[in-house]
Amino acid sequence: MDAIEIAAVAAIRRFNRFHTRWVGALGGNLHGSGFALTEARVLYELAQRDDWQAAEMAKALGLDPAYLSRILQRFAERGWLERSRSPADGRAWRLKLTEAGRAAFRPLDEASSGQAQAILSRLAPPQQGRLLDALTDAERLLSDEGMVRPVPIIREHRAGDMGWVISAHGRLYSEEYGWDLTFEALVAEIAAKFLREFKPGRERCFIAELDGAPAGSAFVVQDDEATAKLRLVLVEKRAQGYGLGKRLVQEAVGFARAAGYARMVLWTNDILHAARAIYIAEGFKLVAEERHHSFGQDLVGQNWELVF
Amino acid sequence: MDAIEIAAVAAIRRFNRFHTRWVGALGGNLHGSGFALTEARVLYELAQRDDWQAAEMAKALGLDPAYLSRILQRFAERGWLERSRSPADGRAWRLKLTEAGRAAFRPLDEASSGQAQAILSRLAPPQQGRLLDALTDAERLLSDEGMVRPVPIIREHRAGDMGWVISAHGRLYSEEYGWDLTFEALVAEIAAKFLREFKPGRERCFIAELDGAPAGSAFVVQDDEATAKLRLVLVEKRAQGYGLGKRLVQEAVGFARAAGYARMVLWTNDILHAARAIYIAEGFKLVAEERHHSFGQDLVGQNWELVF
DNA sequence: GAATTTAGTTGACTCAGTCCACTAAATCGG
DNA sequence: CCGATTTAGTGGACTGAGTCAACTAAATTC
Repeated sequence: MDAIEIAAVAAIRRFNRFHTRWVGALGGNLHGSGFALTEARVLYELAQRDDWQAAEMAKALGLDPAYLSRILQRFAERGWLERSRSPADGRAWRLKLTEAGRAAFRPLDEASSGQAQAILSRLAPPQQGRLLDALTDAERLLSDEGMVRPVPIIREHRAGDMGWVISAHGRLYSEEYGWDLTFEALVAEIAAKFLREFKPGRERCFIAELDGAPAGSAFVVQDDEATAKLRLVLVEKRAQGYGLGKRLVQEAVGFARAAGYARMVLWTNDILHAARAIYIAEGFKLVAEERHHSFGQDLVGQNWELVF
Repeated sequence: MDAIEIAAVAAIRRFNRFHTRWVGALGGNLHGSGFALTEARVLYELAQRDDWQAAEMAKALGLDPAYLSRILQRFAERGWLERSRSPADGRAWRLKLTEAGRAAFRPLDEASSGQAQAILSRLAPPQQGRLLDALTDAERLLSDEGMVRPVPIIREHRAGDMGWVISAHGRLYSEEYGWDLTFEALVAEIAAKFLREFKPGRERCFIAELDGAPAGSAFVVQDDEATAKLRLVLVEKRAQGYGLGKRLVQEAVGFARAAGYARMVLWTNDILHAARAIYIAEGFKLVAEERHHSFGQDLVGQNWELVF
């Protein structure tokens, strides 16, 4: 088990303890409404849908069917619940709250809302937003949906993207290879030039997005009439393992070919092994290498070419 | 109640329902260990510290003292617990798990860890990291600590910051004022030039950080020997209300003054009302205005000056 | 069309959790 | 320093949440 996993296990357990205590503090006699927690949950679910069926609900809430049956009976006796035989299944009931049932639910609902609002009222709006995000994320990741890998999308650039490209390059190359800030400056110049002299049919920026945030980039720019240049190919660490590098390069090559270029070139450095493999797979050939000192490092630059 | 608050209230309630069901699914007979949830919680707490006192623990876990007393008795009968009179208080016991108690706790502890690991094992490492963050955030925000406003810090730039500055400008001005991408290009050029021609004692970039992420910027650059220029002053929406704009400008002015400049100038647009107030407060005077068409908009540029 | 499964119910039970009253030590207030 | 009040812990008595097994009746399977 690595460090993050240990930390995450601890976080899950700590959070469970925290939340158990927290819910417990809200009280068995929920919000002073005279409802037990389970009764309240059942009533809540009944209020959400008009065609519940007992077995289904028992499964959804993880309740004993016998126990649920008695709760529903109690509700029915109080006139809160209308039980009609299900037309599709003669054994099952269709459960529907009556108007009286809704009236009984309302104070509970409001107390619960009030409870949540009380917590929120202590928070400034941006923190409220973060709480919203945190809870949504936590729920998604703890439940089975967390398993679903987010689907990355590739799109063209829009406002804020160039800055992100620059920042991502600056961070990644500084952390991984110790390149200094002149590299970020170079990327900023390339990006600025791209925006300034953008040739719609001949140039394109591909931004990969994962979980709604930029996670990768690739640029096609015009080198000369017959030559396209591939630049600024990058995939953030958090987005690795999705084959995004390959997809971005394929998109870029595909665009360049469709735009009528006779060949595509790119400049990179020999230390970028993962990228190298992608270029080879797409048919690029190494045409030249030269040593240079840039960004505070001794590097070996490489020129690659792909003839269509 | 505004939109975010409504969404957050819903998220809290939904999460509570989710987590209740989720914990319920782990079972009253916790992890098949023969422990009830509360017993397990008590045992867990006992395992964490060697000097618990019953009343204190009852308060911490929100338990009825009588109930807790009986649980502790049961543990003591099984030889899990050593109860000695507290030296400081003749009424109280000092509670300490025996070796047998620890042995009884171990399988429970492992089951709980295993439970958490089972959840994590379905997630890819980056998602595990996000879960960790989400749970930590959620706990902090739901508990009282959430009330503590994060303290913004102001620091100099480092790798990735210029890109962030560009991105933040691009996003903000596009969203708020509809400026096109040529503005982001301009910012990128300014930022690139700053990095390229950085004059340490004479120029500085101030980055405001909130909650560990960049949230604002201000730059001092050399215009000529006697003139400093204030550029790229921005505070993200999420960081508004902390007085960061004012602090950034003050830092910048203070630096320029200390660096020996005779005056400071800045260029801005008349639509930026909030910024205007800050400049006035710091002593800047409007010296010129001119209409111009830039970034796809008709604008009125303003030159401000502060003579030291 | 018999065998099996599923929806819902009932009876019997257990034990988690609550409430009250009490003892004994500690603390407070004058 | 002493009576009044508070606090730590406990036992008795109770409630009711939740469980388990057995059953009926409808639906599904083979």
